[in-house]
Amino acid sequence: MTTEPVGAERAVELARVFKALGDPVRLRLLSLIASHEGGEACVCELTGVFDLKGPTISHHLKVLKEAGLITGDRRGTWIYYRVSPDTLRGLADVLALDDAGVPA
Amino acid sequence: MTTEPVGAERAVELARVFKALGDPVRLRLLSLIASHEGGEACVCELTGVFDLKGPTISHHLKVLKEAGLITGDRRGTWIYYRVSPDTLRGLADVLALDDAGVPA
DNA sequence: CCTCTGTCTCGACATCCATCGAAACAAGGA
DNA sequence: TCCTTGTTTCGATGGATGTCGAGACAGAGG
Repeated sequence: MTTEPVGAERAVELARVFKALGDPVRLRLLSLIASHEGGEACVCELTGVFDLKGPTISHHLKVLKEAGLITGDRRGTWIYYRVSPDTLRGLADVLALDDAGVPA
Repeated sequence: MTTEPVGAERAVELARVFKALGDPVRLRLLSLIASHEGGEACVCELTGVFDLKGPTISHHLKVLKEAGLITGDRRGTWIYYRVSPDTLRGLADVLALDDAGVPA
């Protein structure tokens, strides 16, 4: 087994997503969105949870969006965010592989 | 459903581990260790894979170790690292919960 | 048109982080 | 003991990141 399970380029992509999860606020944002009724939440419902100003929340949501972890669409005045299950599942798969050692 | 699935303190712990995974080099180190014969690898076998000096590899291994993702023990001249499956599985569980939305 | 509210962008600041060279520490062998 | 090799720690430096205030943009409703 000389081949590396996680290659250099793939590691860069994965690291970008894991880095997006590497902040307590973003982790809680993702959790709040995922658990919110209907699987989506607007920014106004997320901002009040933290002792952080609007621009900071907006920044974290942008990071999550650019990592492919959430998507947002505007409906009228409000912007609703929901999680992207595929990206999350991809990460879980990688962790499972690392856990199992050498893959099939 | 007003309770937050991932609370504030737990988010801090989880973020620390995800942050450790948020670097391409550390991701590949973890992968290399996990896939190496016997489930363990010594630093000398890891250093040559990257265009990085010894201190940098040592630093990344320290970050992984402090995150609880790997353990290292010295046997004679060499130090062997192996992955901690429990920590990895814990992360996979969290991702699965976020994916599923509201947990059971 | 104006205003109000929700959200984002921009620019700044302090802090953190990845990387390295130099030096220290650990273990084995001459 | 000294030397050599493997690994870590220390200190420094350039670049990334979290946070915020001020302002801009978008949409709804007078």
